[in-house]
Amino acid sequence: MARSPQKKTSAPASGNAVTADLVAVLVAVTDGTPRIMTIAGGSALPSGPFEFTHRSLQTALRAWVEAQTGHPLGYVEQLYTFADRGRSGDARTPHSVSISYLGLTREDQVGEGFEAHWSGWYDYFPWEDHRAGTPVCLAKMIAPKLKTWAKAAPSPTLQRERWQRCAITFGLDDRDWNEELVLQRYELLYEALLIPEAGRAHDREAPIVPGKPMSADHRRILATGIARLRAKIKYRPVVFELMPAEFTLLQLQRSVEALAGRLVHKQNFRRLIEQQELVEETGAMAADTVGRPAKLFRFRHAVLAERAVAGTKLPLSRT
Amino acid sequence: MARSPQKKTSAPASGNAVTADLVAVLVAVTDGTPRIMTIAGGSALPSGPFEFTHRSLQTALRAWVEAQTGHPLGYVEQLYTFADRGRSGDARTPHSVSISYLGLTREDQVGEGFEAHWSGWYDYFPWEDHRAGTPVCLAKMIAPKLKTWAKAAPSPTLQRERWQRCAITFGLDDRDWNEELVLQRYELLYEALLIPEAGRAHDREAPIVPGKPMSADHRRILATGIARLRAKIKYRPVVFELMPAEFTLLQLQRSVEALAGRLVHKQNFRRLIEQQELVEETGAMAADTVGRPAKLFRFRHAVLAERAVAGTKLPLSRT
DNA sequence: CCATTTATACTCTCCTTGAGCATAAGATGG
DNA sequence: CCATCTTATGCTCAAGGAGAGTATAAATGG
Repeated sequence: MARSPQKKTSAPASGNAVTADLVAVLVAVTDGTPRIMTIAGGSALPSGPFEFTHRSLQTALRAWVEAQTGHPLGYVEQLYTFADRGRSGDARTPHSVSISYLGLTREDQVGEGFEAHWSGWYDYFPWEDHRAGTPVCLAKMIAPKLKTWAKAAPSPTLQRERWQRCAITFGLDDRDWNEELVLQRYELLYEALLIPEAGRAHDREAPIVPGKPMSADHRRILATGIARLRAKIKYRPVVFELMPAEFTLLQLQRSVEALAGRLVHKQNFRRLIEQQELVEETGAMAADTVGRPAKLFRFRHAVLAERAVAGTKLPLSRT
Repeated sequence: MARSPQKKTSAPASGNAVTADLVAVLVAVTDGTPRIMTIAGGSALPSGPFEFTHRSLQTALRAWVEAQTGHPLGYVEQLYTFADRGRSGDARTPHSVSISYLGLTREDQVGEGFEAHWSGWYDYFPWEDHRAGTPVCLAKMIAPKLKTWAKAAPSPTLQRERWQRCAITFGLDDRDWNEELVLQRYELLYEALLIPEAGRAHDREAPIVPGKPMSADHRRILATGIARLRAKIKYRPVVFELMPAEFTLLQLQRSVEALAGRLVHKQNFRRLIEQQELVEETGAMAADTVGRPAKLFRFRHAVLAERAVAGTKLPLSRT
């Protein structure tokens, strides 16, 4: 429009019309397992057409989810907008724009009588759970297949570059595992044709990596959501949206570990939580537990008003 | 769709059709001033209809920007998707979805003969530039007006809450300034009816805060872009997309300061850059400068392949 | 009572970060 | 040539945070 700014305000060309869909990654954590709401037997994320009767996308999603699940949605955040050339694959069918959202709830909050299914998110990404150490499928299946793929590059330079990417994103060759790279890992496997969604007709028999597939690009959207959430829990108190009103510090820790897919140091975790004053004691103790009873805590909702989060990495000057 | 998953794959309802627009926040830094590409005399961001001839939104935006500006775009990132009930204000006109992007370039890279205008982004957000200390307009105009607005709340509790929000987002009452809260500040001013875009008919004479307005929600989109960029420069080496091929460390520092809107500690900045091995010496020295000549550096593009960035705030356990 | 399990309090070291001092190497004006 | 100004660059130091481990407390089931 730099050439012809006047076009900007012209009526939208009707040939440009598309349909808008909402796709939701609704997350809950139950029994130390992060789960997502799914439909179609776990092969798709809940999605539906966007109704323009709402003021904003955010409110539209909220209303829609609440109608579907019978319960209010806690935290909501937009993830990404994808454009598809028509799901049918035909390049001439109506195009669609999928606007994806991340939402946090609790499983028990979803009303009865709804067809909500909750699937563990590690069913779709088995290689993402490092709580019990590096998953076997990573070392035994994924790494070798990635190596094969890297070696298949046309030149030695490209082979090295491919393997470097693999090693970095999957923490191979003694590199650290980075739990935030969920999307990069998915896309690498996609590129290497190791997952069914990437399947081309001529490659049906290509080596396939474990993990349940999803229709369309839903698993990519899920990967985006997991990555976003794993990043977010580090600087915003969003875990509490997934917790019951009262909880022990260990329960809180288990939820964080479930999301992050790795273990945290218990004492340091408690120190972190306490010095940030995120919780307050309820006065009660946890019942029916093994071992010494733990104090119950609740989230200090006031922190949301008190603080603006953030965190600097720039060497700022005071003067 | 939890109730009726089969609907998911049904043909999109034609009554649901919308138009899709791209809106771009194109940033360059020249002479220590962050600038954005604008049209319509600086009152709007470049925008245009999305052409579905591209594989993805990302490539569509790239192609479109390059056609408009005559030069390839460096870094591109999706910002946010807004739904409008028709720009005309009539609730029955065709709805549109605006997908906004952040793009980084250099001003000199934009070809001649194009109608690109570059406007300093602090023209739109004067209160965001804290490089020379707290801007006068913040203390003299904005803070008092926000105080008035806070006091206008119906109850004492609400008054306190309002003022707390103001104080946190604008760093008032001796709080620290948080340069990342660009969007929150804009939205607060919007809510307080202190900026023209929020203007309601009955309130035309309301106190207005300095800063150039934009049409539609473009200033909000710009605020989103600035906020995203200010956050991003702290953990990804994106500043270099805005730098010439060779630069001195002070030039690099000035660019960061321009974006962040605040000064950094020179020695510590250099320490940070060097220990991260982001740059390498070219061997040459800067010419025609005042003071001791500085070494010229170039960005080590290899870091993009070597590292996966990120940064943990969780007390991870090694076992 | 003992082993087991979890809770909770401290300690200790290393690294990072914020801040400042000191010196080097150019230009400029007298 | 010298004093002075300006920027570049090297180095030190103290405070706080992060990673890791030790020690003790309080429950349970034999």
